[in-house]
Amino acid sequence: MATIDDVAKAAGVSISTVSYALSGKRSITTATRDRVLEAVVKLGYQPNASARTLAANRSHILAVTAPLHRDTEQAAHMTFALEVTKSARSHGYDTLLLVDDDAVAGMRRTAATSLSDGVVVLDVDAKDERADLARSLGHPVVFIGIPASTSGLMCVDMDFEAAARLAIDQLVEAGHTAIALISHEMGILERGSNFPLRFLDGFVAYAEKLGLRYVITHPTTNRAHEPVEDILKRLPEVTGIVLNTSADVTSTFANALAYHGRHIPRDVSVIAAGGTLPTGRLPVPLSAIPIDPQASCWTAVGLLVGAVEAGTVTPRTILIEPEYHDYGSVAPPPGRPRKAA
Amino acid sequence: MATIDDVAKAAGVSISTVSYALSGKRSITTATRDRVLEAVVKLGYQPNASARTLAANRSHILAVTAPLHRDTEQAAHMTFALEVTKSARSHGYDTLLLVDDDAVAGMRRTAATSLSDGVVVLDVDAKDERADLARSLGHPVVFIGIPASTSGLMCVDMDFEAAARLAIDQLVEAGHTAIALISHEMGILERGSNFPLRFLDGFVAYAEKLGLRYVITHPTTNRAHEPVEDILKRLPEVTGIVLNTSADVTSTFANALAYHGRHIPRDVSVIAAGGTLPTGRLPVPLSAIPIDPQASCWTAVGLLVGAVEAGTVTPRTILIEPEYHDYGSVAPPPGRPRKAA
DNA sequence: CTGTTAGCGCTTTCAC
DNA sequence: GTGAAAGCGCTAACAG
Repeated sequence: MATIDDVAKAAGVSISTVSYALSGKRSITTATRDRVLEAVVKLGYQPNASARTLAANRSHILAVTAPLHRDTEQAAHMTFALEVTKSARSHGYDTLLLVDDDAVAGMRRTAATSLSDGVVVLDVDAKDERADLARSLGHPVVFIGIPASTSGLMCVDMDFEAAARLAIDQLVEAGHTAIALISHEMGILERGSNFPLRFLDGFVAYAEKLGLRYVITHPTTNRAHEPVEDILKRLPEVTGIVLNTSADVTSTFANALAYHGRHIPRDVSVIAAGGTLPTGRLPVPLSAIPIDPQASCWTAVGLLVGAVEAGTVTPRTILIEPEYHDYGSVAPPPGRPRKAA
Repeated sequence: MATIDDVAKAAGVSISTVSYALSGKRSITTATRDRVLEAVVKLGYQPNASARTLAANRSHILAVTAPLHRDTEQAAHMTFALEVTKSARSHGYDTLLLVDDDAVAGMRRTAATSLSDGVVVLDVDAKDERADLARSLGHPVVFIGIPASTSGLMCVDMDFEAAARLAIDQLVEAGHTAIALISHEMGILERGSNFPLRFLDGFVAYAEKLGLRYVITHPTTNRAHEPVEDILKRLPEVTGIVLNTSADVTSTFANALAYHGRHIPRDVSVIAAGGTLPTGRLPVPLSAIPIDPQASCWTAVGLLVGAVEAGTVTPRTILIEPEYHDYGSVAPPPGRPRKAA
């Protein structure tokens, strides 16, 4: 491989001139810059990464830590890792993948050895041990997701309370006053990520405030049949249902309703909120307020790169505004005329 | 961060002694080594990655290039990236993820800048531009999958011909003589990966050799209904079906058969071969000859690390032996007694 | 505007 | 068995 010395020699200048011609960190006459660039092209010069890192004390590498439990919703995780990587590249950074048992150890390792300039934390849960680690690392870290305590941390996530309100607003605007929420399994609320809880709280608070009749149900299996039954028993006049639940329950939901002779959106209006499942392509498409991996990842990486390049992290939590996507599963309740356009 | 100088000072030795005490590349008295290690622990010393890389000319980083078309079977890709990363860690290497349009450019970049010591190529298709690139890079590269020309390359993949033979053997042993293969869409055979073709060739050759009655069908949609219909029309007496097709077709297959009143394994025996879908957990479990990402990835990474550390690549193609997993979807044909144990 | 040079923190000869 | 010192290939003062 050609080195900066070769280029300097070929262009008849000093190595610092080459360095500056390439970095643009000080002005160079067009004539010499052109000679340098010509030599660079001719020799196919690419600066050695480790030499550059050692001298500049910046690796241009971000570590991405993702436990990636083999079982859980893999496609979603893939999307996040992908978006983080694409976004990092757009800032001139590469991404190292830390998985499994190395998710935590690797965070420490890449920070301590200066392998990474910063860390992106994926698949965050409430009592995530990476939160305390991040606080003690003295290394820029950004969380995509919200751990129990965000103090001292940079975090990015969807605004789940706002998503719950937005879902209710859509149903209320269409004329619904008896609504239900299918939440996650109880076990998940207790030990897992905290976004189901944030959604739930937002839902209850807003439904109370609007004086709606509502019920909440927590599935105990992977299928929608039992929560649907529960809802119909406890609130028979229900006409609007919000899903903030697993991909499995969401994708079996339309069938479960049909089993009870209710059709979407003729009898029941439905909104899937706070999930990543592409509900627009289900056999019965469901209008949705989806988590937007792209928005979260690009925001998070922007924050992280900013902190890296400023040399200082400013702790803060950014909540991404939810957006409603209409796929036709919301309509006025039966017996009511469709609202005039 | 503590440097090797700090450690040397704290232990009262020279920095080369520290270096050797840690690498074990020359003998040290137990006494001094202990003092060094004590200092290392006390200071929490971790060697700076870029300094080490620059001096040793080895980054201990492998690049993983994966186009990761957002749509295609993401879960499968995730698994491969995961296994490559875990395997790399077990050899002391980290993995950089190169996706999207950076899949090719990044390969060139990480090689030219010595950011990576080697490259793992995922999601290989027949006329993969990364094959020629690999040959011109002068950098160790391993392919997981087989490009059109493997000359000069290191490649690892499942032995799809053998998988086809194994599938037929299982059916024949159970007593089936009229069999069918659901292959991939024609378009995929023409432009995509070449493993469907290898499977197809293996199937035809072996079925001919054994003198079986057989038909081959290529779906044109995401669902199994049409290929099933096609098979039943062209070979009504069929009792054994091999699936080497998309996850969508595979997972709708049992339903499609049931629609024609045929049940697995009572009326038809089925083997899913050369896929990654966990067919053991389908509503109707299907016996399978699955692609084993773990086997492929660990073999490939082993090969690559070997080449990196030997400083020389030995081109060769390793085909992973297929394995049959019985999930109960194969039985004797109707009217025949079950074979005695 | 350009050149000289002192590091960055290691690994690895080369001496002893 | 240990130490001294020469790089590895850059970046970024510091001098002109």
